[in-house]
Amino acid sequence: MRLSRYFLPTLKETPAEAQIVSHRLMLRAGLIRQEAAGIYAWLPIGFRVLKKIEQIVREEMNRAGAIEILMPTLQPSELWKETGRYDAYGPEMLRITDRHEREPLYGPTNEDMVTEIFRAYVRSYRALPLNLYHIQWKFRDEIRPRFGVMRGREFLMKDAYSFDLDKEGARRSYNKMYVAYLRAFQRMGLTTIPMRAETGPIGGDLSHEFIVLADTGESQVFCHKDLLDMPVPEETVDFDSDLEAFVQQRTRLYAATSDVHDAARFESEVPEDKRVTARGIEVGQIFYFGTKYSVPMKAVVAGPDGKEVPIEGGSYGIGVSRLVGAIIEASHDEAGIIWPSPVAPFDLSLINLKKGDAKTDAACEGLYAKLTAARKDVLYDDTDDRPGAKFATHDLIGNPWQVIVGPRGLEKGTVEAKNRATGAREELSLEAALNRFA
RNA sequence: CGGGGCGUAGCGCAGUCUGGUAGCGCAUCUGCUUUGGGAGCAGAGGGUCGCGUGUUCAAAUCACGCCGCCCCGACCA
Repeated sequence: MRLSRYFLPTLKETPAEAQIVSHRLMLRAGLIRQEAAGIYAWLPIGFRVLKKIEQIVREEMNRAGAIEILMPTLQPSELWKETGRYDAYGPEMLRITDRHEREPLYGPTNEDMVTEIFRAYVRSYRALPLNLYHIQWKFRDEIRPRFGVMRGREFLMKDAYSFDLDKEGARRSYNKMYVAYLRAFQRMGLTTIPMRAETGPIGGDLSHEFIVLADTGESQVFCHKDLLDMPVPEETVDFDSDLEAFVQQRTRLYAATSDVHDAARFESEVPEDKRVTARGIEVGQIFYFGTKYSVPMKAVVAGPDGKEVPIEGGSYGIGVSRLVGAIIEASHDEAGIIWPSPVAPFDLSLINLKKGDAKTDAACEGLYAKLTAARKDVLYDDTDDRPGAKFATHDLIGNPWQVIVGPRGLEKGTVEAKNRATGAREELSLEAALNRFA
């Protein structure tokens, strides 16, 4: 992408409304524009990051055996009346009246609808286990949206729903999601710690929140230090194997958010030098909720003995749009965002320091053509800006690498590669640069 | 929803108390110079001062109503 033809509205000054660093950087780097309280338009590079996160989530869900569908944003209120949640959910749920005086709602979550889909088609235990997920915009009319996309009213969420014949099966489904979540977050460059959590309005009796540690986190968290460096299963992990031992190994260690924190237990279970007290951002939550929806909605299957039983369910959410903010909270510096490569808007910034200089232009065009041909996402800064302005812009938007091309280096036949995260610079020949990045 | 604050050019703000030609910096556009860490000079464009009603010869400024946004709290992916 040539920057001169792109749409990258960056701001030199910080908008007054942004209080936390990720919100400030998202506005300054031109990722989002607020359209109303808690409602944002995604601008080109913000949209790219959002899609990359979404794709990682999708790949890891698929790997774990979940199946993608897409349910609508608007839902008929009848479904919610069946489960009693139409009244239970309260004013957080956006209720709408259509031209026929019907009262659909903008979905804050999809348990009711997915259960309706399930019961319409599945009659036998032989179809189980089943895990259906989708990645769709949700709306929750928060009393006070804040922190940009971290706490918006409209947000993109991956939500998965598992269906099993019995508790043991539900537990296996839960464990798959537990592992898939660790993998997905790790691929985004995040260390997350699953923490025992309250089950909230969705209900159930087994739940973990996945927390990213960040100084600016919204909640106080407590955990065992060893959880910070525990390995995450490799890509080759067999999701059909018994994951219980792995999950046990992690859940045995104390980890809790302030809602459910038990100071006495924390102190008795965790040696003093292993106690971590920190701030964290919740980026995902998994629940086992049993028959909470299957009983009222009559989602039943015939078991091996021919008797109908309500399915055992769980639901599993990941805040996809929130993750954009969470990743920035966890990875930035004074100059701007530092994207982990897998979610960066571009693989690298190619910076032409002297647009109009024949040799510099030629070197840049050559690199751009070859890198693009090698299917790299390159943001080629071919604007007329001065070098200082370009450095500031590319540090701000945070692509992992900057390949800096100017007359000074080209005299010696070199270009410079700057690592955004470490600031380390290397002089490379044009050929070496190609080998490195193509 | 309770408490507090703010709406003036794309962004950041002054002007409001004490009514009288709507300003500054950044950004944008043009020209010249400049060119390895957010350049300089000269010029230009851009505003129903959030909306409405009222008071007044006259309202960004005063009064009332409404809307929007931000912060603290309770609530939440």
